[in-house]
Amino acid sequence: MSKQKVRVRFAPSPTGPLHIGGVRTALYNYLFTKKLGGDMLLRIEDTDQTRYVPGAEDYIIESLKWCGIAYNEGVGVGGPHAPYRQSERKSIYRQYIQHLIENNNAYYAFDTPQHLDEIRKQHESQKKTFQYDQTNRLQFCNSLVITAAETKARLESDTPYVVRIKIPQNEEIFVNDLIRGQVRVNSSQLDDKVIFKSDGLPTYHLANVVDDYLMEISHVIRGEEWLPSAPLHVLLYRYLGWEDAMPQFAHLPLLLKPEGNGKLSKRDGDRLGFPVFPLQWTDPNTNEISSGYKESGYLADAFINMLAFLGWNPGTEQEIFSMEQLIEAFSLERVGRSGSKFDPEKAKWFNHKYVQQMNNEILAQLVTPELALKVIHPDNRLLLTIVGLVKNRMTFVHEFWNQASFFFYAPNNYDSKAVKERWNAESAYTMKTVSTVIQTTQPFTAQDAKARVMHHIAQQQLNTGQVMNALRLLIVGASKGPDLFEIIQIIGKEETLQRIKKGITVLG
RNA sequence: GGUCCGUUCGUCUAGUCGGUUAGGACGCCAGGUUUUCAUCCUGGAAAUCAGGGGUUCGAGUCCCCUACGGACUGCCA
Repeated sequence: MSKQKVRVRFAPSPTGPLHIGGVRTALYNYLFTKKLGGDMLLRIEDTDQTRYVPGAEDYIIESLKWCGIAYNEGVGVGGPHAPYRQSERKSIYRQYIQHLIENNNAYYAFDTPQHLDEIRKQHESQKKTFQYDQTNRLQFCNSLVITAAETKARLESDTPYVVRIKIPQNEEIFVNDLIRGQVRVNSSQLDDKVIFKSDGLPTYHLANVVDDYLMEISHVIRGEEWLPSAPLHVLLYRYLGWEDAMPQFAHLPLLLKPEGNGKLSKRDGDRLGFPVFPLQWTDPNTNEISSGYKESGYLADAFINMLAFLGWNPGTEQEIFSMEQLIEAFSLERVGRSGSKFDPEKAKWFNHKYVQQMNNEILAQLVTPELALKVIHPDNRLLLTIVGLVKNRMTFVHEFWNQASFFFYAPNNYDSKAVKERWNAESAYTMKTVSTVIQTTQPFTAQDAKARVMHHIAQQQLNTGQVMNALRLLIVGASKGPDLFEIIQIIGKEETLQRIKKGITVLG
């Protein structure tokens, strides 16, 4: 191992929002490099102008920011290897293409897309797959076939062309993958991939290799979908004379759909019943909205924690990890090799855990905007108390109102199931007597009220459960909520008496 | 079809050098705690380690084959 500084990159293509698989790739890159004290850069791979989606780049940046994945170089922050947008690096790639051609490792090809399409269709109809490769490259229109003069003439007359890599015959190519070990492929299986398009931009393969080299990337950590083209990349490093500086590869297992099979994709949107994007996304063409984890109520830390465990584990039984702890514990050796199906239930559990461990001050702050919308501006100490009382019933912050509305408003209706189970013929009378007891409670605290009511129950030989359940029904409107006397203390004596009175009237 | 990658409870996974009652978590079920709901606690069901062959005294762990799944197979990334 060289002493080269660890440098990784996250290199998405701005063709839409980043889905959770992409976020996980970014996360693993981040954890890996931070653990080793390295850098991480964000490079935007926008060499396909036809698939460019406005807003996607900003979305990617915003998502990483929300997740706390702080890259220290690249689009948005700049750095010594700028520009970091491949479309802005157009002029850089030319010389490398030239180098490949001059060394007979690449060639000009003038075949029209239409022609190739036709051939592809023909093969398809015969249930074969067409591949432009060493077996047939001499049957096409390229600089290996036509004369140098003819090639020159075509280039000078602006005839559209692409550049293809000239894959060697029968060579064993080895890819050393940090997760999968050594992968061996015979070059005869590979096709002469287009590395430079007729629009003047390189394709992913070339741009990726050139930029990774120029940006001094030490480790390429990317999705498994790139494994099949990794041998091609190895070849490019070799032909460009960069084999010694070739980064180490790690191909991450894919994130699969929870139902059935197949890899999770952007297209899945909300179809699966859970968000596949970190942030909400509005399609600029259709205006279709896809939900995001953030907007669905997930805490960034919980989201990250959950994502980290999809394909990686620390080898201990600890499951709750802060970003700092993840960095400390992370290693590529502990990343699994098989794809994982995403489990929305487990995601909820993580969020629940994070809500539970969140301190009341922060939770109170998070809940304040929603209350403000309802024109409720509780005293801070009071809100802190309420938050503390209902916290363990919440998986999401937005569930607060559902769990705590009765602290602010008397119930408008009574849960029918609760009425059926908790209210009977004697309830009205019993509640009247309880009301009297509460009326005379002084001072009015949870403890005093409880003592008085319990004393009353004992004295009258009433059933504690029945009394308490009926009383809760009148105060809360349902069979839920924290300690009833805590609620009573918070809403106060007058409000308590009114709710009892109203409840008796309504329920009879 | 071809190439490559993968396969331990329903799901996420532990299992790194072959000897475990195959462990944990989510979810599920039951019991306990509580005046309710939730939390929490305890317990339970749940993997013949994809299947079949080897190697070995002994294999989830090593080897081979098969099956199944996935990715890739574009002038997309």
